[in-house]
Amino acid sequence: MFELPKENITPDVFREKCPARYLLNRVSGKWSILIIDILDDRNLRNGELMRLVEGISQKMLTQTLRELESIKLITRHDMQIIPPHVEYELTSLGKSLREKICAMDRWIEENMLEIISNNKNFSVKIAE
Amino acid sequence: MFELPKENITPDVFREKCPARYLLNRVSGKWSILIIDILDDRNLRNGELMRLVEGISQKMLTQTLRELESIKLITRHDMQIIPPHVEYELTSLGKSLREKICAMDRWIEENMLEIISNNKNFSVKIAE
DNA sequence: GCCAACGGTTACCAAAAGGTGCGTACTATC
DNA sequence: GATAGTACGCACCTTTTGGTAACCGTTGGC
Repeated sequence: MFELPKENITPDVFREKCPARYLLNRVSGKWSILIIDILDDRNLRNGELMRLVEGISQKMLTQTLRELESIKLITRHDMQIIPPHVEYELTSLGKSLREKICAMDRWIEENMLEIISNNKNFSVKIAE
Repeated sequence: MFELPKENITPDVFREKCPARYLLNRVSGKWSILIIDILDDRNLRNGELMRLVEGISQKMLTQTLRELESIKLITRHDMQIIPPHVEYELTSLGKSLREKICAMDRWIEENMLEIISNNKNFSVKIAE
């Protein structure tokens, strides 16, 4: 629950109490970025997300999905059958944000080798 | 210190042990995004950054700057004078990444009102 | 009959992130 | 002489984040 200030709702991520800052912190979480990225035009199910996003736990997956749903970036489709079948889908807002997130993720992948080569923080040197 | 796997260094943020995942986690930290965003073409000093990035503590600022320096996104220029004068600057790699990060930040600012309006998670409703 | 799979929830605990206050050394201003 | 500004480092403590294991109810396969 985020308390909106009564004055000053000019969007600005640099202002501590601005909702934009709050949203940035939600979106830029460790798992949020990966989930938004992997949810492209297809819908994905809980189990599929678990397998595609390596390292995520069931707890964090559920928690992140609920959070993204609450800020209207994804929709949860519960088929109401037994055994359960639930699909997650990006909203149009989510798809729009996904473009920006993907641009960042692809940049990191493309520039990964340049960053880690000759870098003392990475222990095994990459072959030239 | 990140242990590089000997095999499989294909860049992929969805793979747990891929350096790309590690880099994504560094870059998408709570404060990293804001610091990269605010450092545009100008150089900024410690005190200026403290004032511009609302809510950051001295400890986190220093820590984040050191981290960004270690992955070659910023450069630290120590003028070696008393009283101290130190400037931080984006590397060309950092400037390139900044474009992607800014796109995300501006998107959040532009869509902030749409997200928070009629949202039960935000307690004071925004006037229409 | 037993187990896996579905999509979770809950409780408990460990690890990581982050805040606070103090100290450093020097200069310039009042 | 006291205070503020410069740019930090360090120790201590709290808060947040995240992992693990157990559990739920149902169905389908062996």
